[in-house]
Amino acid sequence: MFELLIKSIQEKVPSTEEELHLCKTYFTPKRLRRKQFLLQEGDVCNRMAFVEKGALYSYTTDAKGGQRVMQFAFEGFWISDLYSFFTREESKLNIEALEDCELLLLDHEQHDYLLKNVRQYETYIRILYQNAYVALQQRLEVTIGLTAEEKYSHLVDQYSTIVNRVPQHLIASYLGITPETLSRIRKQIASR
Amino acid sequence: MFELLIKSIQEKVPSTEEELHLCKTYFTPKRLRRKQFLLQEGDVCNRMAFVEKGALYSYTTDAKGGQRVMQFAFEGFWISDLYSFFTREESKLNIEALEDCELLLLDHEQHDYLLKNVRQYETYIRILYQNAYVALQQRLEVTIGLTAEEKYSHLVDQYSTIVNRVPQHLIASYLGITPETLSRIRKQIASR
DNA sequence: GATGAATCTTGACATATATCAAGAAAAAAT
DNA sequence: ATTTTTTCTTGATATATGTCAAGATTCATC
Repeated sequence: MFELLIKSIQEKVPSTEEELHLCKTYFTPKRLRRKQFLLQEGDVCNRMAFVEKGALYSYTTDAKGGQRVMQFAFEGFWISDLYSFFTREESKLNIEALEDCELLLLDHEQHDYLLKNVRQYETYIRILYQNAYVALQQRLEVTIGLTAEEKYSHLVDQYSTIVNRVPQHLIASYLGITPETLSRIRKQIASR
Repeated sequence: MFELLIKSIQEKVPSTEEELHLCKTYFTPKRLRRKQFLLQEGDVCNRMAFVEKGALYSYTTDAKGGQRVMQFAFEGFWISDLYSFFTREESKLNIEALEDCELLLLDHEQHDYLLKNVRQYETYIRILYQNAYVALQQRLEVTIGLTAEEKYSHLVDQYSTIVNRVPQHLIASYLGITPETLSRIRKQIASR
């Protein structure tokens, strides 16, 4: 149950077996069925989730009731609404399971405790943010700079997991285009 | 020269006068004239810059030679190409002074040293990333989710500093629209 | 394996935004 | 102050992408 988390920590902050073993005590395992929610808009996000198995995605709902996909998370990734998690304000995000999931949850209190008392945890989190920030910056570049087709090609090249495991209309939303446009782009690419 | 930096640290990580005073020894002050570069694409980004005075912006250059503005930085902000800074790969970003600047530079070695040896510095950086990540996520929401006019209005509401101190064509690029479109939007807003 | 739900495709048409071009206005440099 | 450079505006036109609607597939569940 903790294999991937331990691997993720080990990669970033070399630690002893004991230390790694200890960290287990702070996390709560949780199973989630496809279509179940980890977070619903209006609630305060009180935890971060590490994905041991399965897939989830987060999205906002716009004025006309449409989804705007913000993030996908697969095995080995974290997902949460960090804005709500830190500010303690109501979240505007929904986090929903795309597939049946096995998660490890860390709640706000435990996160704070670990930050204060376990130096390695703070280092781990710092590196996590560092990577997340850089990845988000690249996504922004792609989103602003490329045409719909280029965005999709980039996704296929760089994040084939997403393309393989996620329904097309959610990919379209993630790229900021309509499902119809994505369908046409795929047709065009296929015909070459 | 160090007022804003010390304020920024103090806000996030309460420290004694001595500790704060000590941190000065790691930074190198640098002046930059309007239009001068802090970083040019092709170089490896070897430092992070804290802005004590003035304004800078970072941008990429696309295939047709057009600028794509990624970030603006004013007094109290940090600017760098974190991707290049961490990976030690060549940067695709340019960082240019919009106004004459007074900067405090921290190079890669010193950053590493401080992370390892000064717990408070790691905490400061962690909080910095945390905030930067959340801000970037919000920018992405705005960029994907809103029309050109809504994006501009949001900028006027939330980041009036940018609107006041930055030429319009750079704002357009930052929003991912053309200068012509921005000009028309402003005209329309003004006529109401 | 049948039934209903979710997802994807395709066409016709609408629209927001881009592009190109040229002149006006403002700002910087001499 | 004058000149040069940069920035902003406006019009005409082009284009990528969105919207609406309907049928075709595919997938999930009993």
